[in-house]
Amino acid sequence: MPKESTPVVGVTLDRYDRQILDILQRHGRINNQELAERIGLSPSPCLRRVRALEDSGLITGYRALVDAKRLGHSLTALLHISMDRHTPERFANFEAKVAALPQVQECLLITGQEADYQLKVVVHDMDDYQNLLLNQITRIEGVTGAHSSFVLRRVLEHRPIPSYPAASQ
Amino acid sequence: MPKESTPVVGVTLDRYDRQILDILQRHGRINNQELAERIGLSPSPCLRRVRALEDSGLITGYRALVDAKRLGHSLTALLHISMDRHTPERFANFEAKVAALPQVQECLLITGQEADYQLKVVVHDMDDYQNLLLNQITRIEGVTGAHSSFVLRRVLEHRPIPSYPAASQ
DNA sequence: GTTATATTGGAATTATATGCTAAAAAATAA
DNA sequence: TTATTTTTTAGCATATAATTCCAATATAAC
Repeated sequence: MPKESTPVVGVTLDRYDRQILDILQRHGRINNQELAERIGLSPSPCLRRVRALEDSGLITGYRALVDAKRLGHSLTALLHISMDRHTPERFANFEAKVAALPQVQECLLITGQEADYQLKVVVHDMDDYQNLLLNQITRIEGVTGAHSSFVLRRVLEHRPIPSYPAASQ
Repeated sequence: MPKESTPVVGVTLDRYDRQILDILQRHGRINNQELAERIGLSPSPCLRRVRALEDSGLITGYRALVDAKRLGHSLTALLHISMDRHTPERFANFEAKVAALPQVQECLLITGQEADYQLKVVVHDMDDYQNLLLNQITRIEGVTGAHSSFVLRRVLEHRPIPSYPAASQ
């Protein structure tokens, strides 16, 4: 039935697989029976496909999303970090230190003259932020600069990655 | 048994609830029996607590994580957008246009002189990025500037939000 | 068109989720 | 501290779902 199947880095996906990816990215805890129903397959092949997607590494995990504000983390900030030297040791050390901070939601190594890393952090309030910044992050060896932006509103977040190869317009 | 229970914006969490949040943020598809086992409760009260956390809005959903690169999206960029005027209409229109673009993973309204929004986008390659930027995003009414950073490496991503009130050091 | 290969659907089995109730624990009041 | 009330739990019964197996079907190769 599925005619259109596209090979993607070793894995071949047909429309069933793509539907599974689309649905699981929005409803990660949907049960297999309903998933099967939605994509138009019976439960057994549907489950087999989900397992195959997991085993292939295309699905890397599942996460519950929680309301940070209701957990007392009212402030989200983007932190742009500059390093003095771009050596593997500097980077490895910084990354290890940052990984030990539970407030850090995300750490990206990025291009740009402005910064080497962008961190996304959640804290209770500005006092906690100041503490994190001054007592933890700027004390990491090699950090020469830090610029903060604060998140005023989360317009879009946790959106699904398109399961089809991006159309070039 | 749980002595330490903290009221957080209307919800009171004890150590069981916190454990549930911690585990589900890492293993969103764990089954209730194993979850119950891990937190040291029998399945029925465990499930009741999960449902309560969902109903209270503290757990806002579940997501499967997928490997963007293996889906053909090799390039991730951070896009900083400046607007000409800061009117509700401008913002609402921009946000609606951006929400219609599947490449946009995240859109945050932020502070800072540099930009009003930060977008996180995934695309197949630089050609697609150029196309997205020039033909879609910069054409949205009110957009006066766009600065791009590219993600070289994802050091940390999708980390759990701490379930305990942030310790002020 | 025929053969080989892969995938499906459905039944049987196993495992899990869910609702209920008595018992235990915790909180409150005396 | 003790009695009383309230809340929460554990365990059982039942409903629902996951998983395995295999014959039937579809797809691909020849």
